[in-house]
Amino acid sequence: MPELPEVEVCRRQLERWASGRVVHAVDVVDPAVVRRGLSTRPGDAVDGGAQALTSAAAGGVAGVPLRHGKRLGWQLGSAAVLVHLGMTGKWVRTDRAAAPPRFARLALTVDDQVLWFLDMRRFGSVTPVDPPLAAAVRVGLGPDALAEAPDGSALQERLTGRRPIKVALMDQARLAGVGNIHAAEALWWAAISPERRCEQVSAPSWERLAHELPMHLQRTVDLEDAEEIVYMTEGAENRFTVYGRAGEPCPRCGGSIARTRQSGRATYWCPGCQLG
DNA sequence: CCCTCTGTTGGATT
DNA sequence: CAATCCAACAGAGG
Repeated sequence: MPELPEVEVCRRQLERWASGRVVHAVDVVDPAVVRRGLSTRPGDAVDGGAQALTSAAAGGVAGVPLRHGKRLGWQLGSAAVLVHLGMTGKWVRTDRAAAPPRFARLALTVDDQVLWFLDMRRFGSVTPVDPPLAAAVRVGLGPDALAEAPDGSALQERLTGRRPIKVALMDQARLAGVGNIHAAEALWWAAISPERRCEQVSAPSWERLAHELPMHLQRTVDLEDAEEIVYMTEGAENRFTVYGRAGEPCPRCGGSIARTRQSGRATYWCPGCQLG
């Protein structure tokens, strides 16, 4: 599900719902959600993590959640945690009388509401970390692709070598927050081929990408913050320009959108006009 | 009904 | 270094 824009919208929701309020109760519905590091594997659950989190967080005040890339950092009472949504993670809010939603992994009771962390596929995680949270949230990650967007030459310095530019864009250690969908979308806006090797990308192309990427991310945040996020798997209409549109005409040049594969992920692009 | 394929995540392994 | 595999699960398609 989530890339930088979705995680930012999630962050804002959690802030509105809980920041500055007491977390009356913590219920770790699925103990495997409390992970070592940011492992995507339920088997890497922290031994006794559920208990430790519950006792540290329950009765304490929720802080303002931080975001860096696709990662959230949140102070809950005396517990500092990183939250990663994985592929299908999301937070929803119900009233206190509601039954646990499907795929509930964690529940926070805040005043008259319950905040549920749902995660069908269980790649998502909650990871206890040592403070300060502001440092922990960025460990191992490059600059945030929106809040710290590099300019053209900085981008060129960060994304180097013979790797295809799309693969490099998704390398969270070089630039944090860009995933499969928005890498494809930003490259379309910048008219750069996803297969172009970083070392072959021209300075003007880097400039275009440095401009279009944060622009596109911000536009998506604005769009998604204004409405209820609905994911494609839930029957929503495809709002993307190239993603998921193989065979459809390119809105810029009329060519046919291609679907190829890079590092095991589907890449959508227009061979007709993504020539940079 | 069953099997196969796909997938908005990241990591370890080859 | 780069491609592949894997984690867990639902939904779609043959």
